[in-house]
Amino acid sequence: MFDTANRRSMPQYVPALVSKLARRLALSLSDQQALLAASSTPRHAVRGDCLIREDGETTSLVILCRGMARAVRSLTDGNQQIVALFVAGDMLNAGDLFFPRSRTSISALTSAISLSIPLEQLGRLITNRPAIARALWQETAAQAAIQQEWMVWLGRRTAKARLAHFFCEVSYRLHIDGHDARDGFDLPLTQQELADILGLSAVNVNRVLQVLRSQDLIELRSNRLIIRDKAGLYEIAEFDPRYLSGLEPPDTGAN
Amino acid sequence: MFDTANRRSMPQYVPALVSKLARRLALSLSDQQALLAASSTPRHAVRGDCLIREDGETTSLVILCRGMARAVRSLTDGNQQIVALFVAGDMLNAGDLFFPRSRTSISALTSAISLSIPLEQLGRLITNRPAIARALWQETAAQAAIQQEWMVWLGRRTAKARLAHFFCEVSYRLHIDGHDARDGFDLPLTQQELADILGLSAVNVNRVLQVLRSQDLIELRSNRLIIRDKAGLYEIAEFDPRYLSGLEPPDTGAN
DNA sequence: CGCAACATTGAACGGTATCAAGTATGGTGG
DNA sequence: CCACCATACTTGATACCGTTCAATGTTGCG
Repeated sequence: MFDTANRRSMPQYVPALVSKLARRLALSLSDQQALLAASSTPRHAVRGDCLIREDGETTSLVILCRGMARAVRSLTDGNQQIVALFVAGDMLNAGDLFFPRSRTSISALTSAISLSIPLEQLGRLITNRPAIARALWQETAAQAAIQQEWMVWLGRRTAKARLAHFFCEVSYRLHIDGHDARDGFDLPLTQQELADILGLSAVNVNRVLQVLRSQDLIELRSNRLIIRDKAGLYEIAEFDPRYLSGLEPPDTGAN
Repeated sequence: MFDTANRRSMPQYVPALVSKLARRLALSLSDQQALLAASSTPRHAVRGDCLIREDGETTSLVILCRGMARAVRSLTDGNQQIVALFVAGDMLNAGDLFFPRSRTSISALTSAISLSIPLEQLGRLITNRPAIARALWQETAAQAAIQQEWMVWLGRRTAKARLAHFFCEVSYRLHIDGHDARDGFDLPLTQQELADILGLSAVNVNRVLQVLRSQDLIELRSNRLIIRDKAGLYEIAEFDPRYLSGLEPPDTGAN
């Protein structure tokens, strides 16, 4: 689908994706090309667009090439819990492929570009290219590790520690992907959405944010976050980024 | 390692395991045998024994053949969060194989039997037998789905709903595995451990349990749970077992 | 039988939610 | 360019769910 020998011909979102597939998932050039070749036309979405519908049939693997997205579970009482945050390069539903229907609704947080790989073709790729199966498994495992960390903060941490930890995680994930987040980064989340990630109320998120600001730990306005005191924030969060090592280039692994 | 043609010669824990590998993960007889052949001598553990040490090096895949186990994350303030509960047939660290060190400590909740498959041999199996790689991936995905559900309750549900949902889940998982849980089942958890699963205090767990009992929804004494009013409990829990379909024999899947 | 772990109960406290109002902010159309 | 509107953010008051602390029962095991 793309002429990787001639980088000028590639759409702008491909480099980020290839970086992920190659560096993080250690796929060979041939495997990367096979994946891209099997994918359908890129989809452009704007904030709020639904990429995967809750209870919708699982028909393809979706890879986020640009932008951010979130997976939401809605409850009958109107509350929501955001169970995952995706950045460029993440696979939105690697683990969901074993389920006939999606258990979450996944929507774009920014304008976004995604690629879809129909299940039928993916099945062939998995059969013929073990490294691709392995990559999907690794992606599933990496996201499960993140979820475990979220469970810990949801179950046992104060509002302040949750907020701090979440900021550390996002910052670190972007750092892994090569974004230079030293001058801050875009965090396209409303306080209500932060609350839905952290299991808090929006009002309380607002108050705790003010505490973090008043202690010169962070700045956050108009969807841009700057971490002013990284060491301080790490300490409050008890942040240990080892749980994100599944996202980094492997130096050891399952085989 | 085992003569599957002659069932009399198999240790008692093998049938449950084979049922899982064959039914749930759809492994061929040959793949099952290869897995078992690669495994080390079964380990017998008693309640409290550590099966996988937090921050310990990842050296093998561990499969729980008998009993129950839990994965714990300990915090500096002494609090704990239990991030997973395992029943017979579950793989304890399928997703952790991508991490050089375990992020959780996994210990037995009952007397238990486990099999270990050294990474080196597992690597060979994965390479030569794609169905085994796929099975490990599926196991990772199934556990991730359960974790997502836990995240929802930890973030957005009341104590009563959490307890109810947890009971529904365990009951259902045992049901899938062929246990007849109609007369109740063993739930080898103290109230403190329930609290550490549900992100609550032990005192509150105690009080909410009494509410559930007083409404004739459950009975629970000396580590034995009986669900008296399944429909009522499901309703309180808003329990929808579809998220557990990854544990059931597949009628559709990734390929 | 006696000890240790577990379960239960009560009282007081506290973090977070909820409700309700008011204030910025950004985008849109006139 | 400004007025307007919708959305998001901020702030205060109050209520509640769940925690903490402390004491007392209870169970089961050696």
